[in-house]
Formats: sequence, structure tokens, C-alpha cells
Amino acid sequence: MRKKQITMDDVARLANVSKPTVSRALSGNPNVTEQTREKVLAVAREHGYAVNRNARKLREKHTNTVAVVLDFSSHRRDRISDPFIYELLAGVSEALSVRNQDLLLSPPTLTNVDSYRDLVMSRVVDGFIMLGQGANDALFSELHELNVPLVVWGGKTDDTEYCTVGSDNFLGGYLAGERFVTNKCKDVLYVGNSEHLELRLRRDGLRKALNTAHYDIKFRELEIEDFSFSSHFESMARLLKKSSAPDAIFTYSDTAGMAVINALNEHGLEPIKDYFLIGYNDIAQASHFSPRLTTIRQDTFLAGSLLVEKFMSVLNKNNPTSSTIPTELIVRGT
Amino acid sequence: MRKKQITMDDVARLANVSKPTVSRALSGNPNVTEQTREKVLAVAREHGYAVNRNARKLREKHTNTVAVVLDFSSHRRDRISDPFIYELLAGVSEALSVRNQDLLLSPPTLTNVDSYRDLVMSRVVDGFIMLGQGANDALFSELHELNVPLVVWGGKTDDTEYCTVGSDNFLGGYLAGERFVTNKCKDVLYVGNSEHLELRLRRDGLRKALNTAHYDIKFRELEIEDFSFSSHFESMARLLKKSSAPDAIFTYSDTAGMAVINALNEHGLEPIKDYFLIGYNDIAQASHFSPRLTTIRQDTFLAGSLLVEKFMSVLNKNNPTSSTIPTELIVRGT
DNA sequence: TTGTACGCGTTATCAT
DNA sequence: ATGATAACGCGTACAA
Repeated sequence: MRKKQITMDDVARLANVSKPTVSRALSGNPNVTEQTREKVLAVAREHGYAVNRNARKLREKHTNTVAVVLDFSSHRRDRISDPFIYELLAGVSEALSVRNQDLLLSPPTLTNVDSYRDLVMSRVVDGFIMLGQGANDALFSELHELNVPLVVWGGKTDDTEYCTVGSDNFLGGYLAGERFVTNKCKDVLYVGNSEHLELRLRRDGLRKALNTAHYDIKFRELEIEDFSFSSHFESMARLLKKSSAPDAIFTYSDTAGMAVINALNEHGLEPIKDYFLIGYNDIAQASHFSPRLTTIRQDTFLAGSLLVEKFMSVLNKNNPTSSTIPTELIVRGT
Repeated sequence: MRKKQITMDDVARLANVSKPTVSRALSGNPNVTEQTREKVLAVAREHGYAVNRNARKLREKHTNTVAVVLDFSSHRRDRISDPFIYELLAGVSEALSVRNQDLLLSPPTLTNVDSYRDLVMSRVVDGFIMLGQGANDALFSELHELNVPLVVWGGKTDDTEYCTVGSDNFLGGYLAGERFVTNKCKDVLYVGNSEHLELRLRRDGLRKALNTAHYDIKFRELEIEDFSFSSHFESMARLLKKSSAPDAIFTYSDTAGMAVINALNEHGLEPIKDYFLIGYNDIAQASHFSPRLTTIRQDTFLAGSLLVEKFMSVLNKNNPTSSTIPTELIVRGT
């Protein structure tokens, strides 16, 4: 990399053409003879020329870079969200690459509205793809209000203005509930956190399905405050000590499901025999955990490409509509 | 974002100073009165001014952006490497942010030497942090030869020229071997892939420890071709069918360990009673899996900051020496 | 089809 | 301590 940087001017000189011609040749502008184009490309290749993308970005309006926002904090140490969002990240990465967009991984310093807006104003990125909504609905709404281009992976209510792509959370919950009703479960526990819109939607779907039952069902919620494995485990253990054991459990994620199962195990309870449990996301480990997890699946690859597609559409000011990814019940050993 | 972009010129005019003064004021240059600095900052804040970073990058030599290379392909679908590298990613992200460096997530198109070099030549990034060495030793060597700044998470041999930060793989393997010897294991199986330098080092450490035993030990290797969970499971199941069961197993990752345990389970074998098993990485799930995994731990947070520190050092042309992160045996239920 | 001239927004150099 | 000026490398308007 020590070799002095070659510029477009140099290429122009070496190819005996003008600078704009080089620019045109490289960008596939039709107004250039096939002959000169080849000459230019040859010179460029030979000298290992690469366009200075900062100069280009300065000149052009957009950066062709998208910030992807990941909530690392929930993936630290003992904290364990599902590796699910990394599958999503992989999908987004691929979809962006196809469109020649760079992916800037958002720094942990990105917290308030201003920090987000600055990133766009300083022309670092064109906008944001948020992988995970968490309890940030208000923040995202405000950004959207300020015309910061963004697309969010998450849930949507009637007054969600920004564009979302998300699992069909309500359906996912409904499918879980259906399984419980079919199996005549009488005491259903929902494990989640009502601050998260997505999780609320799953709960609502669950309840809706439970209401279709022709018998009485007890419904309980176990609110999880922090996202550590141990806090899941302990909350569940405490519940089991204090009260009767539920015969049906729907957890907001597979990982949460695993923690809960550990507690059920210690309490001497067995899947299917004593309880049904349904997780969410169908992460790779779910099918290899013991017991093999029954769960709700969604297509993360599709999700990634949809997120990117919508984002591009947002950039072009065509208010794209939000989308929902189908969910499907995967029945295994719980 | 529709509001017309404010430039440094505008700020200068509004603050009644010259453009360079604004630049100095913003960048903390000492050659500017506290008074004028405050005036400038006030105007900038008031009008929501943000430096155009592309213009800055064009003018300056460096981009303050680092490409982080992740092998997504090994995290797709059924493929499951440990979520370990995501912990690493979180660490690197944080460490970069502290140094005001942007993190560009490398596109999947990054494959050959030229694609890497182009990213630097086109002034998109200053260099690379590779999270995972895989079988790319030769590629990385070549890049290093070409003076492409890079630091690699991985193993190191005597003729590794580029700078690496990595787990003390040899020690990790040695610790595993020690436990086996202490427990008088007689039939040791190593599960790994000898194409990966890191995994070879772990195997070598393991063997070294086994050699200290004062009794005979059988040593076997189970080569894993692809990184799918099922291929791990099936390879192990096949081995158990064909031959006697090993009483000690060292797997190259926790996830691999889980797959292997599943196979052992199906074969009716129980941990501690029938076999000892040691994984690698101590991922969050390891302590919650059933049985709770005995494993080798390393500090990923330290790893991230060390990677970034070394990278900065590489940029400054001070050939930093490679580093090794201590490994530690975490004894649990296997 | 190709070339000339200019501007994108910043920082560096030099002068004051 | 501050200001005038140039230069970074590219794409675009316009002219030829």
C-alpha cells in the first residue's frame, strides 16, 4: 500500500484521454467508444487503479452506505438474546452487498436522536436498518418524523409510522396457543417482557388462540426484567416454588425457552408429559437442545433481503408499506 | 434531513470568522481563543452542523474506518460455528468506538487479494481486522506482504509474519489433556479440522499433555469436514458404531461439543461416568446446556480491545508483536 | 464521442 | 490567534 496512490488523472494521462472520459468508461456510461473504454480499463487494471470513494461520495449526493444497528448490549457476558439477530445480520449483509451498499456497523455510542442524525448529516451513511426494536419505538418514530431514512426489524401497530419488516408475531403467538388448546392445556404461562412491542404482539396472538378454547384456561405472565440467562432461570424457579406448575409455556425466544426448561428440569418436570413449551426463532441450537425445542420459525434470509429492499425504497421516498414474514410452528420434543 | 445541508462556510459566516478557524475550533486545535471557540461551537450546535466526513477523508490521508471480516458462511442455515465470534465482534466494536473508528462490516464479496486491496486503495477503510483465520493463512500472508494493514484473530506459527491476536490454543489443548490424564482417561478423541491452524495448535497442546502420562493412552482424531451440526452428530454416531467409545473427548468448540454429546447420549453414554468432554470458548450456552459443559475460556472483551490496539499499531508502522490471550479450564459437568 | 472548467466541503500551508 | 489560498480526487455541465 506504500505505492503512491494512482488517481483518475494519472489513468487519463496514461490512456491518452481526458479525465471525464476515464470516469465515464469506468462507470459504464454509454457515451464512450468500446475501443476507448477497453483502453482505459486496461490501463486501470494494469496499474491497479481504484476509484477514491470519498471523492466520489463528496461529489455525489449519497454515500451508498447503510448503518446497521445491533443491540450488542444484550449480547454481552451472561446476557443472551438469541443468536437470531446474527442470522438476520448475515441476511442483511448479503442483500446489501448485492446492491453494492456498504454496511457500517453502528457504534455503541448511537443512543439519542442527535447521534443518529449526525451520522446521516455528516454523510457517513444514507440511513439505518435497525435489527431489533426493543423498547425504542418512540425513538424510531422521532427519527422517522425527522426524515431520517430507516427501516426497523420489529413489530407494528396501527400508529407505527416508520417502515417495519418483522415476523408475524401475532400469528406466531396464535400458532403457539392453538397447539396448547389442541392439547387441552389448562394453565398457560407466557414468558416475556411487555415493554417490547413484538413480544406484546406474540402474547396477544397467544391469548386470542386461547380464547377459542371451549374450556377454561388459566393465563399467567412471567415478566423478565433483564436478559440474562440466570435471571430467566431464577424467575422461573421462583414461580415454580411459589405456585403450581403451568402445563403450557410460550417463551419469547428459544434461548429463553432453554433457560425455562432448565428450571422445569430441576423441578422434576418432563416435557410433553408435564408441560408443553414453545420457543421462538428456531435458532440452530433449538433442534439439538435436549429436549428438542418446539418453536416458531421465520425465514431470516428473506427477512434480510426484505429489509434492504424496503430501505432502498425509503431512500427513494416511496413510502414503502411494512411487511410481515410468515411464521410457522415447528413441532419437536416440547 | 430535507433541510439544506449546512457547511463549514455557513458556520464561518454566521460566526464571523474564517473557515479554517471553524475547522480548528471544531477539531480542538489549541491555536484558537476560548472565546472564539465557544462562539463557533454555539453557532454549530444551534444550526445542527455536522462535518462532512467524506470531505474530511478526501483531504486527510486516512479514513478512520476499519473493515471487520466475518465468515458469515459458516453461520448460515444449519451451519453453526460458535456464537463466539459475535462476542468478539462486540468487543471489537466497542474498542473501535472508543478510538472513534468506524466499523465497516466486510461484504461477502471479499474473497481474493485484489478485493481486499481495492477496499484500501479506494480509501474506504484503512485496513482489516479478521475475526477468524479459518484456512486463510496464505491469503493473509500475501496481504501482509503487500503492506495491507491487517490483524488476525487466530493462531500463529514461527513463520506467521502478520500480526495475530489469539487464544492460547496450545495451552488450551494442554489444559484439556491434563484433565484427561488426571482422570486416568485411556482413550482420547480429538474432534476438529486440521486445516485450521488454531485447531491444530489445540490438538498439539492436547497431545503434549497426554505425553506426560505415566501410562498408555490411545489417541484418535475425528476430522470434521463441514461445519453443520448434523455432520458433527453423524460423524460421531458413526464412530461410536464402528469402534469402542472414547473415554475422553476434546472438541474444537462448545457447539461441536454439544453435537457430540447428543450422539453420546443416543448411544447411552453418560458424562463423567462414561466419558469426559471438554469444549472450547465457554459460550453463554455452555453453562446452561445439559449436561453443563466443561470448557476452555478466554476473555473476549480483552481480545477485542487487543485486536484494535494492535491494528492501530500496525497502521502506525510499528510492527506490533502478536499476542496470546490466556486460556483457562472451566470445569463443569463433563 | 470527447474535452474544458468548475465545484463538492474539508484541512494544510503559509502569511499576517 | 486568525485569514487567504490551495489542494484532495471525482463527476457534471457545457462546449466542441
